[in-house]
Amino acid sequence: MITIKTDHFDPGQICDSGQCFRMKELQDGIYEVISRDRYLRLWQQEEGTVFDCSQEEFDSYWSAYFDLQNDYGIYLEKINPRDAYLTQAADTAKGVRILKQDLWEMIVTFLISQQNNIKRIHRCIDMMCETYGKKCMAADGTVYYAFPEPEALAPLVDDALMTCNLGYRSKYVVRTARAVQSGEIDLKKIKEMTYPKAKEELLKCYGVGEKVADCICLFALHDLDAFPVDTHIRQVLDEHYRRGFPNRRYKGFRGVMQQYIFYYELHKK
DNA sequence: TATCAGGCCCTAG
DNA sequence: CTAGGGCCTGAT
Repeated sequence: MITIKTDHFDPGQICDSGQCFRMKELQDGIYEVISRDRYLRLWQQEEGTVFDCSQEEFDSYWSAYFDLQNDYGIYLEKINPRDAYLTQAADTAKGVRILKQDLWEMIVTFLISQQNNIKRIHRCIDMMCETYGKKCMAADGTVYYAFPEPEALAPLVDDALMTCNLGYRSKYVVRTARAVQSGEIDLKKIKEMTYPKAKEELLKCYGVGEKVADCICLFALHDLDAFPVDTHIRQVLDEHYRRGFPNRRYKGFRGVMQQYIFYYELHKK
């Protein structure tokens, strides 16, 4: 168990940010995260955030997962103080970070997310993991399910995942799993690609469009300049950025700003 | 009962 | 290339 003092890091906000659907609050303030076949609990204390894992596992995995080596204070400082909207959004969401999640998990997750609501996305993913994911056990005996590998989904018929409530998105996931298994889509290569190339490659997946591709680039490949535009962001752009989002000013970390805006829109009263 | 949710595919024009 | 209908399901 290790304790880390970090600015601009709030597990609760990350849990509610909609970038990860395998993190949830167990009891008040205690969160669990599953990534690949790993399991972690974490919570905030006065001394800092407690990660219930070894130093080795923290260093080799979770530190990067939560992007803790990155100083978000620098991003926050660069926000134009005359931009009242973004200032307010960032102030509300400043505990959010861009996670570094698994590529395959993000492809499937954001295929499922389209034209869907957060509550159902959670249900879909839970059911899919319980049905097709490997059963695992944490050190304390907690049973959990890993995310299903492409190999587990590729043999299914197009509509098989409707039983997991995916609806018409079932065939998107199954066909993409087949493309990955066959080598038609090479995840290892995509990880090496720069943002534009990776996005272009991801767009070849059946069911992956502009918005989903950008989410994958942002949350798996950690391309912080990716700026997914969904209906909510579209509305904000139309309302507050008629002359366009200040891309120059935020170049290189536009995705961080997108997340602040997204979180704010989801949680403001 | 109708609408729409963190879109995308496909077909017409 | 752009516009618009269709798509699973469930919350409102």
